[in-house]
Amino acid sequence: MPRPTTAPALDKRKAAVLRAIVREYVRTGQPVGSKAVTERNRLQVSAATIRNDMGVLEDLGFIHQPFTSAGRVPTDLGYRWFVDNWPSAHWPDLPRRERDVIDGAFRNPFSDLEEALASTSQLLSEVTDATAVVSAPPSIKHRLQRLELLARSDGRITILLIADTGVVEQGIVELEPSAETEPDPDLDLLTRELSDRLKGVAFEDLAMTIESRPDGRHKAIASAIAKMVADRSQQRVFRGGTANILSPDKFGDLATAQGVVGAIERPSIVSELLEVARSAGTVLVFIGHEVPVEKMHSCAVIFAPYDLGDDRQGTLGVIGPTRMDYPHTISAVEAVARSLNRLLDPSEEKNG
Amino acid sequence: MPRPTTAPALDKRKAAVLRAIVREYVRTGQPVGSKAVTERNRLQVSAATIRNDMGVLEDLGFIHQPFTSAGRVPTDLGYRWFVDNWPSAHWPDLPRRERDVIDGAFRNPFSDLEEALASTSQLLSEVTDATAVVSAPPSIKHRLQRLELLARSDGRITILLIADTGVVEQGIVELEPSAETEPDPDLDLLTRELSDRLKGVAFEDLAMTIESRPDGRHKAIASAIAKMVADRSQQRVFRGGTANILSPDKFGDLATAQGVVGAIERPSIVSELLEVARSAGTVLVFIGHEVPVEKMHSCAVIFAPYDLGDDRQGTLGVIGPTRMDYPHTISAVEAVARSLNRLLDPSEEKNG
DNA sequence: TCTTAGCACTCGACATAACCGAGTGCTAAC
DNA sequence: GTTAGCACTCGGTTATGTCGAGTGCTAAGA
Repeated sequence: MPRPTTAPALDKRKAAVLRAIVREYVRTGQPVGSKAVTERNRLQVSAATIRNDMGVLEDLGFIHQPFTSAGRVPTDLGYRWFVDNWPSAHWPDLPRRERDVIDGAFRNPFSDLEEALASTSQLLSEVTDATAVVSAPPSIKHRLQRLELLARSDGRITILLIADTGVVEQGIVELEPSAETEPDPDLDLLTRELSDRLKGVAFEDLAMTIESRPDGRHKAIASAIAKMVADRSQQRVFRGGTANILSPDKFGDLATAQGVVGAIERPSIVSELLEVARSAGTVLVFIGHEVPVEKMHSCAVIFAPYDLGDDRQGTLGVIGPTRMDYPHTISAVEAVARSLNRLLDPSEEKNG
Repeated sequence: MPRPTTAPALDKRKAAVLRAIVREYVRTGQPVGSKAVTERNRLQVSAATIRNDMGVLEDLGFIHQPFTSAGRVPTDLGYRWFVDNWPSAHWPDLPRRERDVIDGAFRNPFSDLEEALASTSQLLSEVTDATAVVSAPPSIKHRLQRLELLARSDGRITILLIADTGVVEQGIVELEPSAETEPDPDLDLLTRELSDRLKGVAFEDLAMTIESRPDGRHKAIASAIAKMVADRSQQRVFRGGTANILSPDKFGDLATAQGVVGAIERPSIVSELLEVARSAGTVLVFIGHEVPVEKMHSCAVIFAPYDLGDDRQGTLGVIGPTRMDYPHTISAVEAVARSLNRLLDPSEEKNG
């Protein structure tokens, strides 16, 4: 649903001109002249009239002239207007072929969450021809299905936290050995006790719950789990289609491309970006300077949250140049988010 | 250890000239002229003599002239000679700072193999300023420490294979329910039985071992595990420093860079490449057209295997432009492989 | 036979100039 | 408010010239 625009309203023809410029520039990558606008859009006015309108649009900051007497190029604000003032209530439907690709990708079941998210990032990058990122919800939100304590060859203990989603986190703890036998029956007992007692507790609450038993082993395990959870509080990020952003028709210049790829590579940066979108709760579009990452000021990012149910959310989205087919890309991101939702959140199945 | 060169032997001065050209070209990126060779290397001969030598080196295919009367640039064969005929018995020591970085990175323990390998790829890319790849050994080689069967909300069963390294694989199997109670006591029993019986068995041999019991549940689990193992027979690949390859002083041209990044992104391609190196069992250098990947013919790759003990190996390495500081990069790859070895293979600790 | 100085030659890099044409803003008429 | 006409601007392209690094060749020297 388009948000109300904050920019001054445009009369009908100026709006049409601006839309035409955006469409044409996205298509060709060349500055758009007044003649091109009149030709490709049956506005029944002459090029001179369009020129007057374009002058006004430039004053308003929607378009920009790279140099005197070149055509016009949309500014970030121009794209923003284009997106916010999309005329119909819905983004366009995806072409049949892409729909099929998406449906096909989600047809066969995944054996675990990681595999599903990695595939999704791949899929999304292919459909949008941009770079895709998908975040897994921070594992601390998951609920324990089983806890395992495993003896390591170095005498220490591996802790496995297994979630209902199949997510597994591991850590290491040092426990004074209670017996020299192998396998250690006490360890099995402890595993069983903790596993039973903690079933259904969210990872982030495990340490607190364990600590209610005051003996040394419980204390040690609690503090090890607390540390694990602190380490994993960040979202895990999956990337797909990094090479897409290097197409010669995207960023002409290698330095910009390097900056963008470098930023996408840093999990902390992407994770932060995705987190903003998650909390927004709806599809979110940042254009150019709106992107809260310095190196990505020549990019547009389109993110949408998805739901795993049980208060766990993640985000997925794409990163591309500001010169992007927004309607199509937004539709694609929404469609993939919806499909992923259906796959992962069984509680939503009824309203499919 | 340098391999014997297959190319014709060079007399002492021509060898020095070729080395000088390689060094100089790697440093500056500009074609190297006869004067530059005489100036920067106190060969006590004039530029004209060098020119004669360069003519011979060109006839032999070691160097190449981009155009009439430009300087010379090493060919793939030239780099190959340079690497194969490294004069001393050992590659150079790494500078103090880099040694410290590597040692520091491996100082604190990792909680699991994935984390260790991901960090290693990051580290390697930083030290070499190239793109690094690290493969995990295919999980089918791991030995089972514990097997878990977990009831899913949809009625099916999640199978978890937990290895001694902390590697966890999961799959899904459909079992006819033996009881409606929750938790299913039979499932716990089955878990316990399989876990005990299969401890220490390699993943790839699990299905066969289970099948010796002929009842329906065992059969179903065996075939599910067989399928899991088949799906995971490929190595898992970790990448680091993809953006490094986009530095303007590496590949000038965006299309080449895109091809390389696109190839690095495909796990199957990288995995295959790494597999070649693994089976070689030593540090391996492919230069330019030697790289068995079409899109990487303008790259050099340097790989080295590492060992997890118990017949499990992986590979790590870097991918960069053929114009690369080979001695330094080879040293770095070897050093990181050695450090990773020490970290992961306890059986090697004694000969540290 | 190998090395060297000298020299004419080649060709990319760079600068300059001319031209073309798409696209503009302005003005005056409709 | 719209339009036709027109002078003007400026990047892209092409043509031309100059510069200089680097070459190969030749003839003399060791």
